Amino acid sequence: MTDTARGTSRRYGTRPTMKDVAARAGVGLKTVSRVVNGEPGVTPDTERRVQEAITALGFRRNDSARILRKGRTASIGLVLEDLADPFYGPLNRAVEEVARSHGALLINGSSAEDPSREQELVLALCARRVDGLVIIPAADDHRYLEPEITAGIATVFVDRPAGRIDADAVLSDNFGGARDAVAHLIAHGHRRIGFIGDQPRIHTARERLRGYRAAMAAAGLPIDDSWVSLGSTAPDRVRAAATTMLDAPEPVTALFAGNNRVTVTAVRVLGERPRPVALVGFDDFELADLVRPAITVVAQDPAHMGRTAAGLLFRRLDGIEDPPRRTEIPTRLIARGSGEIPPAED
Amino acid sequence: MTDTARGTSRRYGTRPTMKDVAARAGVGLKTVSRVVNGEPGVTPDTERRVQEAITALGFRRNDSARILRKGRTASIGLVLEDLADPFYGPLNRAVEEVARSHGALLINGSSAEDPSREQELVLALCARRVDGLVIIPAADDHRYLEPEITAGIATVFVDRPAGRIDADAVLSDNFGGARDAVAHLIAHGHRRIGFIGDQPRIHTARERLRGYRAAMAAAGLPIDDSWVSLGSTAPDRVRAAATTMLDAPEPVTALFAGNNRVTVTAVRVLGERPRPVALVGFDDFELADLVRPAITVVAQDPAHMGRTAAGLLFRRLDGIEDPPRRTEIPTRLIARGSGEIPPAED
DNA sequence: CTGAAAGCGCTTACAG
DNA sequence: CTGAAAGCGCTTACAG
Repeated sequence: MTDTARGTSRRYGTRPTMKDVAARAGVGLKTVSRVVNGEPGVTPDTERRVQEAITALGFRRNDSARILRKGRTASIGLVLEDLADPFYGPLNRAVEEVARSHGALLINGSSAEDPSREQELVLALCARRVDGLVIIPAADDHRYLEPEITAGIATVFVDRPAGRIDADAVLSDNFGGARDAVAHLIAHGHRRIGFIGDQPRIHTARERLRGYRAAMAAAGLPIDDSWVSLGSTAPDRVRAAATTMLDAPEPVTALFAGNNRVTVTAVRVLGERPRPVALVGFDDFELADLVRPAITVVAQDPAHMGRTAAGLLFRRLDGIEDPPRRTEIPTRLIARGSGEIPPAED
Repeated sequence: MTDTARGTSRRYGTRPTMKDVAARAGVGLKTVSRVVNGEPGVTPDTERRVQEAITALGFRRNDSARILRKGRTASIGLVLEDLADPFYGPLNRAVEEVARSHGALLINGSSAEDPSREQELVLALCARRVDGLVIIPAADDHRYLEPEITAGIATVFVDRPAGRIDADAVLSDNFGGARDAVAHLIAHGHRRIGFIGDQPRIHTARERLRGYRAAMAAAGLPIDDSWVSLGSTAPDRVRAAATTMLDAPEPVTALFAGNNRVTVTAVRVLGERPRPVALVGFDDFELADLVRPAITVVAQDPAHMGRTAAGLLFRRLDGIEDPPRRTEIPTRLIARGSGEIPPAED
């Protein structure tokens, strides 16, 4: 295995092919293919000669060629919003584990919450002929995918449903979770509760708002328009929204934060204020129990969502043909302290 | 665009090819190729006919075939330890951004810190003929990659160097950062400082231990063997190690945590103890400033590491041929409170 | 047990 | 401006 030995058999930048292996071993192309793929019907002696040629030449099968011929690429695409968002980490890993267990590679990309970037990325994955797609959608119109789905690319949406097409979706119980969170605050004596959520064009934001409204209505509580603020989750925007609600003549005594990024900023804002304010966040996060007070949350189960979505995708690839289904993953309220703070005296 | 209209032109599961488009448009294959790839030399009228056929048939170029012919796949592989580890999120995103800016897709996989799984994954990516690889290595022997690198697959290691081969690497200043952390504790009066780190076979763990020793030596302080504990970062192991050091007859008065997972467990353990213990952690994390006391850390810059590594990879792909280099990214000590706690009175 | 021929869907190199 | 032929590196279908 000296450099010279390698140098004689291969130029930099070119790779040996099965044809080269066949020539060196003195056999036909098909015999090499059999050995490389572990197919039966090769005598031990022939196999050994082929293996020797493979090692000597440093041959590695070119899967691009194999894929072209076989039709299936043994790869799936995962499109999410942001590879760096901790919420998607466990989901990403779960999808990868399922892919791996099916012998498939995972092509990953993020949409940055931009519908046109989502479409560009998804269509690039389709051009690569991934076998299937797991999509956390940014767009609200997925009709551009119809020809691809018709052509056989399996597609499962996660976290948010597809827009304007009928497709499999794996969602959290956003409505029920939000309702539970707000009911929890009401049970602890709050009547003026603020909701700071994500942009209203995002399905989860709308569902969580619906849950907030349902809980308030169930308790016979009115909602002042100034208690609801949907928009960007950028810290400045969230900070401004929280401050407005807390500095009003009749301030809210509790906040319901619509997702993990809102919660983190809310924790910072509340930490700077003299009077304690109750807080329940949607989404759990790693150090929620270490902050004082510890943060009460409605936890989703992103790993469960990822496993479910990828599992469904591979069942579709195995040919299951029943109509698209919507699966809902339950959420769980975890009381840790911040959600049990009583309303401040007026 | 009714179902019937689509149904007549395409069966489920088969896709139109350039040949189909050519036939329908009444032109040659090469003309379709020109239109699809935006090459010049097609009259507007011909182009229109081809575009119509493309739309009518729902044609999308099969990049598998293109890749086979062109040689380059316009994709790179990223192998990391765990897709769900928040430390790798920003690195992952940075690599994706660079890939995207070069028109390449990102194939992602995790090694689970298992050398044989790393090798299996890397070689699968090589079989796919990714143009290049960014690897956070789990293995300590990468000679298995030599034939692939010789054959032209560019490879850059991040966070940890390659083992037994000469390859590009982008690393944090682990030694200097650890030295700074421990010197900081010494400057605040500590003489008995514990170090809880990752498994000693991991390069970063060894380098950080070296920094710890250097800082102690520079201050003329002895190190008791019982103050150093390298091993798994599982919470149970870290908890046991910390408890042993803190319950010793001459307990440590400060802890230096060797990475983000160790730090998080250390925070939990210290929060349960009566007397305050100083803590500095290697790696920053999102809520480090919200815990009380806020956590002093040596921050790495994983986004910078990812950008640097991917940038170098694409320069290699552009043909830069200088010898492999090792780039070191500086760390930064961020004092927030936990590292400035004085030693407890004996 | 073994291998020659055809073909996957494109691009390349070339000719008109 | 346009297109027929060859070929990328495999697998498939078939024959011996």
